[in-house]
Amino acid sequence: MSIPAAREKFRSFLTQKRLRVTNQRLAIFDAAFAQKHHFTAEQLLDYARAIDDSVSRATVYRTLPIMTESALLREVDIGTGEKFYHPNQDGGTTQVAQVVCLDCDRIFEISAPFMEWYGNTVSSKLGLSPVSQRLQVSARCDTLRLTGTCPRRAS
Amino acid sequence: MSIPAAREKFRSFLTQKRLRVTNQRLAIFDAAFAQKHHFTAEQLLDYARAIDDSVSRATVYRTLPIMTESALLREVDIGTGEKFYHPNQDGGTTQVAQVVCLDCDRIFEISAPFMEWYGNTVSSKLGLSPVSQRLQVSARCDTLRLTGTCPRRAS
DNA sequence: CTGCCTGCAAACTCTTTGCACGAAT
DNA sequence: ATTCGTGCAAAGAGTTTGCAGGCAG
Repeated sequence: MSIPAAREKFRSFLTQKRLRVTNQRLAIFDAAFAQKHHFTAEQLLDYARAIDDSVSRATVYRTLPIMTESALLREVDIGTGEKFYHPNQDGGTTQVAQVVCLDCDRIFEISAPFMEWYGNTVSSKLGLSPVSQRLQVSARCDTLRLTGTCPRRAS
Repeated sequence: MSIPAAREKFRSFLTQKRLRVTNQRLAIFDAAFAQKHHFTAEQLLDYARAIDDSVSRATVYRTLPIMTESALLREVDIGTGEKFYHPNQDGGTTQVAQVVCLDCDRIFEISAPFMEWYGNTVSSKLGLSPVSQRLQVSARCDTLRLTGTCPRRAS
């Protein structure tokens, strides 16, 4: 999905839920969709303020749930206390795993189609119906270990 | 592993690391291993105080990392802000997934041997070596939905 | 105009830490 | 006797919330 299309989806979602289309919400949307990598709420605040300096921390925190509910953003919790977010470029139905590099702190998203099957299998044994599933792999950089430099550091 | 055996393992671990065997640490161990289900740090504080009321919150938080490092306890982060803990009855090398029931808030641990294979496959494509992996399924109770009562509520 | 939305700052939750006292070795 | 462990309370990080004023519909 292109950024303009996503932006339109955001506006529709707001209207449909009887939420107001404010400059702050649009600035936060634009800031989020300008990012190549995962970002935190605090980083998003900085990015959004560069677009509209009236954006406050509270509004970022109030807007993030709206964007995750509408499947425009994906929330990633890697167990470090703070949550990360990432624009959800595809439809949002794809099952993905997160690979977190403990050396460069980057988060890679990898397709993991078997997760859905697994969630169904395991849940049904317990008499449950799966709602969502998360697979996260923590890993270390081979190149960094061998040569002392992480090739992805720059990018 | 039986509880007395685990208790002995805990004492050995402390001695070996030149850490002191205190009443508070033993009370926290006993409190943890008396639990059938997952518990939080705050709950563990209550349970430990029932055994030795001199146990403080700080000591619980300082003892939990010792017990997870020694593989006596497993830490489970389901992304709700607080961490859960569970006695690690087996050796600790088994790959397990967590199934979290959103209705009764219970956490079930299910063997997921393919996780290790998956972690290796996916990491190597990125030039990384896996350190650990987590698979978590969030689900809702079928019986609760159909009959209005969760059969696991009581247990 | 009405009522949702906002910024600000304070509150909140969970966890960590500095300090002086106390207990294990 | 040392030195590490402890309780207490304060600090810290990340996030949420109450309030009075502001702007979208």
